[in-house]
Amino acid sequence: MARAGLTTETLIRAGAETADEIGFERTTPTELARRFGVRTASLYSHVRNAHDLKTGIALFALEELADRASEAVAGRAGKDALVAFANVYRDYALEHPGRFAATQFPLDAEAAASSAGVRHAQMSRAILRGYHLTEPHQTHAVRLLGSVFSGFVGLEAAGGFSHSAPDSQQSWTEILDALDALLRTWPTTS
Amino acid sequence: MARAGLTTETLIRAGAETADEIGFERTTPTELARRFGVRTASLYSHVRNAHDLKTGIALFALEELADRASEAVAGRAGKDALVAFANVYRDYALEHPGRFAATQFPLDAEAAASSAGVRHAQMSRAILRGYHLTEPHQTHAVRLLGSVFSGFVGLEAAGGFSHSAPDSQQSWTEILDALDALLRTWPTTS
DNA sequence: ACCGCTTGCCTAAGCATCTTAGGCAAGCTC
DNA sequence: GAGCTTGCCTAAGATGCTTAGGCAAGCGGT
Repeated sequence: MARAGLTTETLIRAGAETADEIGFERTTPTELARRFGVRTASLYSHVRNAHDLKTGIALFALEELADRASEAVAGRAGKDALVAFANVYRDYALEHPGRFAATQFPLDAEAAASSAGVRHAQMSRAILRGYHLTEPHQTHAVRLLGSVFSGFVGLEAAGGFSHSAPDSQQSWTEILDALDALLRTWPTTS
Repeated sequence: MARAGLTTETLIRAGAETADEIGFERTTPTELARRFGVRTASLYSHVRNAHDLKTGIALFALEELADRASEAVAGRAGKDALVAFANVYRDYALEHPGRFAATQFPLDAEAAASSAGVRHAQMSRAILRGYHLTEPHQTHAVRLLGSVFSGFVGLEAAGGFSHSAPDSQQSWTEILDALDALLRTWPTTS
């Protein structure tokens, strides 16, 4: 019998594609084995268990997303950078719903440390550099941006905006305008 | 053998408590059966299946959350109402992590229609009444509030803010200040 | 070209969970 | 107390996760 050529890497990439097709939730060892024409047990030389597989997909997606964001932000500043950065997140979620769901998979401390999370935080800070916020306000603003992006995209993916006018694209555009205005006049009174 | 007195209602309430204790993910028919000292199959007269059970818990949590929010907002206006409303969400998530996770369970169209989602949207609009936004800006602002609240609380629950200073409470307070300022000067140029 | 070793994928098996079908008796109604 | 409803049961099948151990594919060296 010819071998399938499984590796940890192959499995995780296939897992990312599978997640986009049928959902991250349903991306299981059994499903991947089916797709590779292989017995489920055969995966266990390459992945410790189902949880480990999902963690791997999550780390892969976080890395891929950070790559895209870093490319989009390069050479931009101010609102330009903010919008580009924000759109990377939203487009990624719309284009790769399964991978985006994976980025929200709860990571244990060890996995979180080795994740691209740090890169994401650094990029947020780089964008805010154009708005001249001092600490601790910059940190609060970073957290606001993260909340808005993950919140909007999450609600949009869950269909929260789908059955009402105006369409979500318009809200997205206006919300980015509003965030830009807010960052330029961030209230530092507290 | 004395009967356990199962009903759909009892199961959902117990499910909500179980979710807070061991996580929404692990709140399954088998686990509930264990807690009631009953065979798993016995639940199936009261709940169609595992998915149905989770949907029931989600609807219960959404209703409970709407009740709290509606009580908090009553008699308040402007920033006062905004802060009270926002804190209901955050406190609910911190106090009842499992139920909050349940509120994010993807509902099918039928369940969504019968959910308290409408009440949540109405309350958001009621709060924004104090900020005198016209349509379609009010809708965009409603969506921003939803995004920020669900995003912040979700990230906080996932531990996103836990390993860095300043603590998340400070960010939350300053973000609410910023949102208030933003709503008072919402850019309506686009 | 052959031999031996590594290792990739296999079979076999155990366990947990979800779900359906059909049965018995608890406990209400009369 | 008799009869009926129905709540919970046992039994059984399907599917998924995981471990243990085996066989042979296909690499390295000679």
